[in-house]
Amino acid sequence: MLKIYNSLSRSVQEFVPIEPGKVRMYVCGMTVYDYCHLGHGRVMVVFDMVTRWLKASGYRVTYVRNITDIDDKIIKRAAENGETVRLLTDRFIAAMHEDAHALGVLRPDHEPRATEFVPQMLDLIGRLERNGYAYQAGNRDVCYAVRKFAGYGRLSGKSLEDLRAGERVDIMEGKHDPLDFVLWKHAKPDEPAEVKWDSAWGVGRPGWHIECSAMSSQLLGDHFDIHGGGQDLQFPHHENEIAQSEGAHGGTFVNYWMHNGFVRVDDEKMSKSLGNFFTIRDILKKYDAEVVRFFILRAHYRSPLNYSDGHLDDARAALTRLYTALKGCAMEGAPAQIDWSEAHAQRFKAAMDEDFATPEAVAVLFDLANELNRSKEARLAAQLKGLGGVLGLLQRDPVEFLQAAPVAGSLDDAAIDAQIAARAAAKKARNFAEADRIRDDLKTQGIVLEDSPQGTSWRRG
RNA sequence: GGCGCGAUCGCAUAGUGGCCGUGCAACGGAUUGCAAAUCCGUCUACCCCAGUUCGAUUCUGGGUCGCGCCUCCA
Repeated sequence: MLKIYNSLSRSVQEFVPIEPGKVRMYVCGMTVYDYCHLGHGRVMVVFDMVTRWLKASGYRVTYVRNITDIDDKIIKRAAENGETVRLLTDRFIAAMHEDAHALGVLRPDHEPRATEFVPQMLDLIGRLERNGYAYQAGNRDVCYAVRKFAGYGRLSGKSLEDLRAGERVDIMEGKHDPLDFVLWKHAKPDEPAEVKWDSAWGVGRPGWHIECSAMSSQLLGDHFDIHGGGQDLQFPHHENEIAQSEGAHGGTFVNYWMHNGFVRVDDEKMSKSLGNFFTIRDILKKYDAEVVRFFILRAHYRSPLNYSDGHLDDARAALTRLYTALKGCAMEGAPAQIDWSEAHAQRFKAAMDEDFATPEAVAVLFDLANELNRSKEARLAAQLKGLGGVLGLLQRDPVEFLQAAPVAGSLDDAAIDAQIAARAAAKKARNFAEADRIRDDLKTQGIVLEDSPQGTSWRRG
């Protein structure tokens, strides 16, 4: 029985899907004007893990992760670059897909682009206006009247009074209430034609929040199971989505809200605005993508995740242990079939069912590795690989992982094999001094040799 | 200022009212020509102060420190 921490109730709840056997999930994805940083990577990996677990649990999942391809920063960046918005966003969408793929993230079922759903957004704004939630301000922007929506603040645990007290926003003239947010922005004269759409309220473009309400209802319906995203979206973005969707459609919008914790650098949130971010592609120049995925999954999705080279090194050592256990185990090619009645699998399942407790699930993997190292039983190897696969890990050939070059330009395989052969000859001649010299020499180049009765193998360490 | 989250062995990350956590590092042993890998063992942690309890790291209250949201942000 799966349980999920629901941000809405601030508690762990039993998961009951709207439609038996099916799950509809929407996750807020990227605004595409730059490369993904590790924080974006975490969202993608976390909800990929969630999707995989839901599927492993027998649910048919429809997973939507949107792409925001129209917004102030995109327009600004495109203008700076002297390129069109379309060119810029296409480029970074492609880059995002590369990063996601590297991290073992499966493609969502739908990746709607905001610009392709403007009619649906306008329809939604029309409904809101008819229902008395939307009004056109003096500057022609269409705004949402937050005070009209009774449940406003429920998700973020804020009252309008609290928000008012901490008011830090410049009050836009014409808003009925400073907290009202924009549904439709009127076009500015200097903006390019590609960011302008006709509407009943004049030429303009959508506000940020409306796209998620429009696209989710279009692709998943007015009421669906899970809505996810980074913690920073809880307010105001998700709060506003609720106000829009429920204001327009009447019923409940989403049953379970999931928010993943931040990636931090030196105990500070990694973010664009702080400028302390590391892009996924930069990290991948130094670390194997699977190590990065493992690093993310080793922490609970709601906990903060501190990023540093040291922690990645640690994750790499840990993952190496898992792959080392798998090394030399006959897997018979075919994808491992998990025996869910086996003790480790049961523990794994119990952990994952408890709000996706991947740290505990990973601990089970290590226990499995320990037993596998002792017994060398093929069925344990199959369990390890199978359960790892549920997390999107351990699917590579162990030797390939252990020998994967983290950086281009390091010693090539042929050179290593030659050295090993030379060392074998020295050993045969009982010239251990020479054998040790070769081994030490390789060690300084990051190559670790391991002797066994079957001969010498190597890995990068 | 308002609201919320967190403080666990050297580091990291889970978890629990009484006994098991996991990885890395360290130490001892086995193994090895010596190593590495592996196995066995050791190192017995829970911010501070009260309270509840037979018993609290785990529950309650207070404090200290850190972080997040309240503005774009995953």
